[in-house]
Amino acid sequence: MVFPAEPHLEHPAPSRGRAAEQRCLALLRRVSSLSSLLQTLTFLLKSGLQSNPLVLTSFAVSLVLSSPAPHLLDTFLFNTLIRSLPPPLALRSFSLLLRRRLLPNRFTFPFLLKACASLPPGPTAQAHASALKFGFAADSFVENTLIHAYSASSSDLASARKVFDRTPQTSPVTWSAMIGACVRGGRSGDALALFRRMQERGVRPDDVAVISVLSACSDLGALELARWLRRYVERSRIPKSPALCNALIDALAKCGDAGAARAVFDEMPRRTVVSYTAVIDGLAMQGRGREAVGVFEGMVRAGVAPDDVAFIGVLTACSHSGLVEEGLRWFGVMRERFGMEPRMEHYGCVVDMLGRAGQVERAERFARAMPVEANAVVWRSLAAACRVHGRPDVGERIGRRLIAEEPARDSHYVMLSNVYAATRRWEEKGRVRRLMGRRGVRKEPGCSAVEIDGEVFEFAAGGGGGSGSEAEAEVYAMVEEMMREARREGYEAVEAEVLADVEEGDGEAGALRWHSEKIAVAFALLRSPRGAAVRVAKNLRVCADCHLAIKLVAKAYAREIVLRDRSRFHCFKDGICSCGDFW
DNA sequence: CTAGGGTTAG
Repeated sequence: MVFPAEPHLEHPAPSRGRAAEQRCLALLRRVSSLSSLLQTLTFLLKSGLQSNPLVLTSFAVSLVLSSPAPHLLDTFLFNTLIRSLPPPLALRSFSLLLRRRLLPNRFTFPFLLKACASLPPGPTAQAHASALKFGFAADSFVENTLIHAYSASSSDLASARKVFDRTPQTSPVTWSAMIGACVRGGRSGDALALFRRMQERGVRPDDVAVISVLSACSDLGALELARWLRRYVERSRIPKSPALCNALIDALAKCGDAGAARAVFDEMPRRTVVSYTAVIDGLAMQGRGREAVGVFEGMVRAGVAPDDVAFIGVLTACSHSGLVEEGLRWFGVMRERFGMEPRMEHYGCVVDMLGRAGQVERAERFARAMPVEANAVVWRSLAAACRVHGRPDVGERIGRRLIAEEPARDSHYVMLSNVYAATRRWEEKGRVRRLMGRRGVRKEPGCSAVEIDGEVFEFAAGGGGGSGSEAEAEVYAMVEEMMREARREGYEAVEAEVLADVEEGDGEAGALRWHSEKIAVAFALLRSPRGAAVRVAKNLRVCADCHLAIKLVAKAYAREIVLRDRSRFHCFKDGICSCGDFW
């Protein structure tokens, strides 16, 4: 039985890889017993194959499987292959195991499912069926991996949940698998609900469970819970692994408590590049670009080598704070001093940096001159700059091209529609919205979360007149009142924004009367103690109309209102915003 | 040889 050749094996391996290949061959030829076969294989898979793992492992496998001593091949060996090979080869190893009429054991499926998790949905369901057939589906290791695999391979939360519901639910592993599944599927609110239930059931969260809940906090801006988790970690003496600290830093910073994030950072015995990056990103979100740059410099001084992600952090920090020349300098440093080749994300940061600062032409020139072809994200960020800086001509050109290239992407239509709205070209704007409707493309709904007494409430845009509950009516009445107060402070609707939202072909009630952040703020004003700061997290970027309204609401109600949107924090106080209207 | 988690441009 010869392991089928991979198409890319046809190509000669790079010379360093080729030498390794020769060594690998020589080793395998000397193999004569099962134990030495295993030893050699493990060695090859784990260490010797770094230079070109896929080619060399495929090579090793084909050699092993065409071995003149087939009796050496047992389940243990196949498990090793399934565990160590890249996912597609792991799957093939599993089918070879079956073809050889070997029986999978209880290690086989956890390994197999882990491989399935990073592949499209099909294999996960097949592996599940197979685990059922061989009687391993109720094994807790298999269940936990199944939950993970379903959610990771296809965001199939329903299947993950089905498995979860049939488990005994007594292990924190099972719960964090399900909590993680929710977060991955964009259901962080459900993740927090699960966390509550977990505690009600008396299952003690361990370090990994805490990490998975923290990522839900990051998502929803659940500051109180993030703080509670930090205290919980101290109290229950959960080991403060670097990963746990990094998750704490990330969550506290993304929830707006830069001080606490910094404190966790300072307490760490050894800070990794990830810890620094989490702090830098947090400062960037606050518009504290200078400090973010300072932290980056401190990292380099401390001898911690920046990686590509850290550079994304420092570049976005510069971009969001209008530090154009500073940012360009770091972009140069990345290559010249650290010898790193910028990726699309880095080029994207530069385009965004120039565009935000109003240098639309320079940004476009840069985007065209990039050595890699700019992707849709880059063009969209440039189009956004065109909208803000009054270059509808360029914005329109980009928008139309993006729609032609990727007709199923909602954000392209929204972008072009907004460009038209900004220049009051309602006719064209209407055409874009109708085109979107005809093609069945739906705009990602806006959603805002607010935490009251540790409980997170989520709001969608609405109020266009549906018959809701009494509580809902109360909130909408509060929005009306809030807007009256804002008007008294000088608010006037930003027409381009309001009209940008009108949905065609959605019925008359389709016009979303209030964006979710206005509703969330009203709810928080109703439910939180007088004078307390209001914190809202939104999944999209705040629009100019809400931005203006909330500034004045903060003044009228003498409240500090902290709104985190997709790109940064806005701290509204006394009628001004910490972003200085640059965002 | 078994499971869940861990920073990433707009």
